[in-house]
Amino acid sequence: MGNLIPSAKVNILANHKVWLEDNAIQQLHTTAQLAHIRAAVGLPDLHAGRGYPIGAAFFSTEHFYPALVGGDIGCGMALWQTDLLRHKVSGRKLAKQLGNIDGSLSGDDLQAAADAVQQLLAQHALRHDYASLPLDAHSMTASVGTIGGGNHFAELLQTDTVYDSDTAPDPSRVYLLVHSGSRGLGGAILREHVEQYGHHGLQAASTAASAYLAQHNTALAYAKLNRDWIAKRILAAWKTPARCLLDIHHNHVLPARINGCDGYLHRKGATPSDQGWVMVPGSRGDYSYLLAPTDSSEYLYSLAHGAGRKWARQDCYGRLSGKYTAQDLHQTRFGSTVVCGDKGLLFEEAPAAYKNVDAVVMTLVEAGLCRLIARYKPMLTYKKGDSACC
DNA sequence: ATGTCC
Repeated sequence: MGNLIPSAKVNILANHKVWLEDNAIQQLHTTAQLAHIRAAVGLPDLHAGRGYPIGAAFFSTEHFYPALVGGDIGCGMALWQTDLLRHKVSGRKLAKQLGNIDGSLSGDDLQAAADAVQQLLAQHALRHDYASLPLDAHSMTASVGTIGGGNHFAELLQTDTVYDSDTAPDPSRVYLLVHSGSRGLGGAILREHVEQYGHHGLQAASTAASAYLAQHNTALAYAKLNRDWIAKRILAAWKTPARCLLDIHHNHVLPARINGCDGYLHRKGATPSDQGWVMVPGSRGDYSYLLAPTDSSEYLYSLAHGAGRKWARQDCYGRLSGKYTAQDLHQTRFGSTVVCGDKGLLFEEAPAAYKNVDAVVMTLVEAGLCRLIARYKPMLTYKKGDSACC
């Protein structure tokens, strides 16, 4: 026989309750066969992506793959506890109070964002003067505080069930969950990388690897800055103080030591289990779970990052337009309000397009990877302003 | 996913 490539260990966390698409499993195995990949994990929200699966983590040695992180470097979830009391607010009223937040920040906020971007660029240049960013400061500033498209959202939540009353956050308050990323920056970094190196990845001990990691780390910081400003502008509109409970990236590649072996841990739609509590959101018509990770060492220190798609975006309108009007989709089974001025997105992100989050989360719990802290249900989900053109 | 490909 020919050369034996040391095969990566592939571990899929699933059971009869969660449906995994064959194509996604195929993508996981194919990706696991790339050179230098030592371990691959599929979480219960695993679904097919553009060549590489989402809801997956990969560990490699001596080499890493920017393409596995994808274009939205630094995408993640931030959870804020507001001072608003749940029995005193309505999602509909707060939606009206919020108005349209699709555009750039303005006034003092825009200036503050510009200063923050300059500081980010200065730190980047100071440490990595050989790796300029493929997006200018003006564009980066313009996107700060904007949610973006796809599966990104901002959501107002109320507590539905408390599982751990000693540690769960105050159930009388309402919570703000922000899911967004590095907007145009991450995509530009990946595009430039792929133009130069294709999908072969990078030798870790190379200048190109250092340059990519410098850009990647800046994108992580920029994505967090973006989530911070999305929350700030919403909280300002609602006139409430708030504190950030967590802010965790689920798309990144980090140096890691796994089973005594130094290498790189790629997460693509996989939530770190070694950074404190995490929030796993369902669709906008389903619950979100606050979880305390326990031991995920068998699964590359990762948890599901959401419910996971069940239907491809392009199939949603065809499957749902006979059953629902756009108007129907502006509210959910919980009676929560959906702000989405983009009709295509309204259908693509319909609750029916996603798997059952209870099954996904229970699979994590039953495997011993985490315990439940509390469950939340949406009052308002903001995707795109109502005046958005479509 | 996307200062989105025409």
